[in-house]
Amino acid sequence: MPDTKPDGESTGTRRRGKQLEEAILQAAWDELSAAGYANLTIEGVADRARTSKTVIYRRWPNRAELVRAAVLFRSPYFEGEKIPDTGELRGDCLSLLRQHPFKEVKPDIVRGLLADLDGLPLARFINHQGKERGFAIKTILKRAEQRGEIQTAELHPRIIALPTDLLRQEVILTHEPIPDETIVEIVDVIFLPLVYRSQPG
Amino acid sequence: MPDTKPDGESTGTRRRGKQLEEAILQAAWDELSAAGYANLTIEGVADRARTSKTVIYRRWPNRAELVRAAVLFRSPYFEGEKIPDTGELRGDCLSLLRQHPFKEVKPDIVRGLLADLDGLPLARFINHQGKERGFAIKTILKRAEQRGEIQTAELHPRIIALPTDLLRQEVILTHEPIPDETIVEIVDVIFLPLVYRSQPG
DNA sequence: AAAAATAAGAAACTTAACGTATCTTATCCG
DNA sequence: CGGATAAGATACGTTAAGTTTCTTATTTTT
Repeated sequence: MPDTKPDGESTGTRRRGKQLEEAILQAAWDELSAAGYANLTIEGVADRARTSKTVIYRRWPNRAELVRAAVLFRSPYFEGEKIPDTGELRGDCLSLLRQHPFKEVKPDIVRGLLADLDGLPLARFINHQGKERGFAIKTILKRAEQRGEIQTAELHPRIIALPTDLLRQEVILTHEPIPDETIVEIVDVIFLPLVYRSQPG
Repeated sequence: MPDTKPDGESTGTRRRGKQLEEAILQAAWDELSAAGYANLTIEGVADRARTSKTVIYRRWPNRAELVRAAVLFRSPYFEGEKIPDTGELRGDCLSLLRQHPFKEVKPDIVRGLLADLDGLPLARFINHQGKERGFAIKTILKRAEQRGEIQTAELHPRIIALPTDLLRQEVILTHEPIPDETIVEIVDVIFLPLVYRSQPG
């Protein structure tokens, strides 16, 4: 008789399907933290997940795709994020940028994926991130509109995307943690002036 | 008697020093065009330059550094660029961004270097590029000031850097050639509004 | 409950490139 | 001309990618 619990958690020694898959993704994520993107190997992940290379290659064609899957599986900023509500637009902007996602998904991972992913998967990956952040910024703007801080929250998509874009760029181009000053500049020198300038009247 | 011409071009079979070095860099550049960053190998470059691996490793510690050297050696946008002068600020901006450097230095090279270069060389590399472009933009702005189009060309460095940053980002994140529409948007939606907004009075 | 289908896991193998070490020999310089 | 320097060839040792093959556990079907 196969030793199976009602919820699908098998006690047997061989995991399968979703259960095995998640174990691998978790292992890949752990390996990323431990070794970094450059030193992550498929065999390393296999060992950590106590399975074998073959099993991984049956699911993902290469390292980049495995890492991408692992990031989407684990990364907190794809879980939806708390949108700040400090009572004023500037505070909300600063707060949002300060909880940027690259504390979890380290720069070397981003750079690695950028180099190794093919065009289409990369575009989807970036797009996903952009949309979530875009939503947060729109929400912030709408609240500012309701408070009367600004007249309209209807801005050009490129302006909406700007804070995220600039922050991402900073992460990609430097190997240093982002100084808070940079975040303040993005908000005060670039973003808010554009928001105010875009107001009617 | 060694067979040497007055200009240092030796007819002998063994090149040395600068002459050999440049042959290697040229070979690396050609290999980049032919094979792309991902498929460039040290041996491939050595073959192309009709020398051997050892010689290359004596000069550069790894692929990334070799490529970096090759790009600096060959890339036109480090040779100083013609700064456009169309008679109006907007035209100059568009023209400048349209002759962006990534037609020669292909995106895959940028992404590769981003992933493989260490922090310091990377920072220098990026910085170099940013400064050249920054200079061009400042020149354009000064001319606009002289024409009376704007009152002051003194802008926050982050605004000066913005067009370059946004264009670079576009190149890095997508695998497609940049549509002209994007360039127009960067100028009309982001940069010029900030320039005008920054005027006194 | 047995048989058939499916997928996990182990191991061996091919290939490719890295980076190094060794040695010979051409070229340069005093 | 004779010693110093660096080029070039060759051969290693290593690492990881990705594939292939085979065995065996587990699930599904009848």
